[in-house]
Amino acid sequence: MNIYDIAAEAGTSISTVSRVLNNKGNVNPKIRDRVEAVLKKYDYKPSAIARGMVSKTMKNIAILTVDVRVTHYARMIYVIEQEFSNLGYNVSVCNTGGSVQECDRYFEILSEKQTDGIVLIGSVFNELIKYPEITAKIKDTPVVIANGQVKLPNFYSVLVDDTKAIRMASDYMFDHGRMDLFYVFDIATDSGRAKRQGFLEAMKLRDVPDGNDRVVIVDESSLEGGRNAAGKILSTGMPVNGVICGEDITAIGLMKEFKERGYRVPEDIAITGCNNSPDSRICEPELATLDNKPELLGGMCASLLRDRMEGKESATSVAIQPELVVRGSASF
Amino acid sequence: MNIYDIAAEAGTSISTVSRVLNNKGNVNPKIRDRVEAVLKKYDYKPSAIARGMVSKTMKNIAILTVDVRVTHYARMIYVIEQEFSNLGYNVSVCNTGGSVQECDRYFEILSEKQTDGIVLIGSVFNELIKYPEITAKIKDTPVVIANGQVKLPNFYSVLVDDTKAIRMASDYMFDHGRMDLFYVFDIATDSGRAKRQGFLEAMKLRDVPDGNDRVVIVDESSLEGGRNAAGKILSTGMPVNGVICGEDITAIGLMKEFKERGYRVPEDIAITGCNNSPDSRICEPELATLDNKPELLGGMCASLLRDRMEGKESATSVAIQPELVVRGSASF
DNA sequence: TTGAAAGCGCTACCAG
DNA sequence: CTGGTAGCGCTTTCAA
Repeated sequence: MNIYDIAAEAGTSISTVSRVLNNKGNVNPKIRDRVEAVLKKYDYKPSAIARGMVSKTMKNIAILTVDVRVTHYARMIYVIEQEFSNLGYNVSVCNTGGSVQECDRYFEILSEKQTDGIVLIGSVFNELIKYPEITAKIKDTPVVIANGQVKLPNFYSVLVDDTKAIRMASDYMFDHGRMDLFYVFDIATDSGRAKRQGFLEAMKLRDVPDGNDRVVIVDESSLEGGRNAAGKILSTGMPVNGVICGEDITAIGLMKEFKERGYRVPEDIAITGCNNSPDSRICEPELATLDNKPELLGGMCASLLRDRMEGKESATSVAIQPELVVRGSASF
Repeated sequence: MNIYDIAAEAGTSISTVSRVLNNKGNVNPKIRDRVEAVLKKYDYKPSAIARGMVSKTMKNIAILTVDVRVTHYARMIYVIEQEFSNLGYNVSVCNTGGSVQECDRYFEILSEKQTDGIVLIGSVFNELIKYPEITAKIKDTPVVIANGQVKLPNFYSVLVDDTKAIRMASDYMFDHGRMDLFYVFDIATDSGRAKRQGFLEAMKLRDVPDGNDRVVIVDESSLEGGRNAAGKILSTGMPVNGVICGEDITAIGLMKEFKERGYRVPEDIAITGCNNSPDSRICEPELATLDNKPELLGGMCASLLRDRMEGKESATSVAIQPELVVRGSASF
């Protein structure tokens, strides 16, 4: 069943059928009714592919992320999907696992399919700037990076002020008399480095001399990574009464380890995480954390992408201000 | 840059270019080299839309789920996406929020786009059987339901034996002397009802007369729902030393509430959840839970869908056997 | 082994 | 207001 069949049965031309289909141009009410009757009779739906052939768009966008199972990403994906779905788009999700090769593979397919827009979630994608032959594949597609930045003409950003976030958390600790702080650096992305930077700035502002010595590095943001971090902190032998982690899950692992070793949280050691994840409500005590507003971030990415897809000019880069959510693990 | 441009520059016809593009049919090596050089020169990529116009497929599948932010669903989505991405497909994710109208909207778009296959995640989609006018829209598309079943010619299933799962958990409790059990019914889906059924069967097998009175109902699977459940259980006035919940998060909320009310877990009250979610490792004590193997489920859905898309005959319905994971909240 | 030509199903333009 | 027609960029016959 195609537009020719409909036209034939309605005794008119495909042009007219196309007009009633798209509500475009004037059509004699009589004929319109006749066409609509046939349309309904066969429950006819025009082929989006054929339409795409002409219009050069299939009304599809894609989201690339390291892993959709990470709730923080899923929260952004959800918002973006809802927004675009309301506009009649489909949203495909691509898990790159953080691999540039995978990213390349996806870009290739997406460009062949004339995907209308791309959202990259996470600052891992910043490294794309080093691979011009990869980004070239989507040079005609508007791209928005959530909390990342790539200086290319078709790339736009919505940034999160991670540095300020951790500075806030550090200041909060200081203001409440927690002078012996540690920072757990658990994700080696630009975002992770920005967070560390916030910690170091706060240390400097308070004239703490050994800021760098108070950063411990673990190579996974996970419960286990957090446990390791606790061990590393204690083994420095330096005093500690407050720890700030780059991710909630690390903070939770760290808290578990400290508790098992007999420390009280927050009395002996106050802890804050980052992301305001559902996890932070599950652990005990509940985790103080930085809310970096993934829904807002996702929503802004969607708006920005939509603007660029419509050719509208708009801010090429906006910034989200995180908020500290005080809970049991750092309530004084 | 289209196939005509390539043909012109290579001094041959589009037919020949098409042949080298698809490695189909014989091509004079000389000409092939010439064409490939031009292909490379312009980094030419054929239009998937034009191709789809002829082949009637865009190599796209769709996953419909209530909400991608639910980790249990995201775990399946991940596996399915990886599997199909390796086959050159794109996977679009659709959040229906459990609404049939939304489902209808998605089906409409998906059918217009000639989506090659659909995966429905969750037994909420079972109710589609009541809406033949909606399912009619995708009657030519193979559909696989993860843990659900709709008796239509193009619908296939991978089932999880939820009843057995909860029966196992109940038996485990009984075997360890926990005779005063409660079940928390926290999701009103077929899956939820199957779980309750497992509890009732176990009660009957042990000749517990008041099985039904030992089911408490809450209307959300959430921390708050779990807290409410604890209250409801206590207010029955019946003895209790073991509780089984339909979802981990409910079990966690329930455990928190019991602990705050002075009960020890598992000494006074043992608790098990369902899903083996990451959450179950975060709470304290860690939660005993039923692993219903979402990755395996997702993988089987992907295989089944692939088989049906290739027209292969295969089991129309297979079942996954959950496993009980014993942890602190129910270790004796 | 090659190339001309006929679609695939639609939109958009233009003449009537 | 209507309908014929020229594409959109490819794949696939079918002759040559």
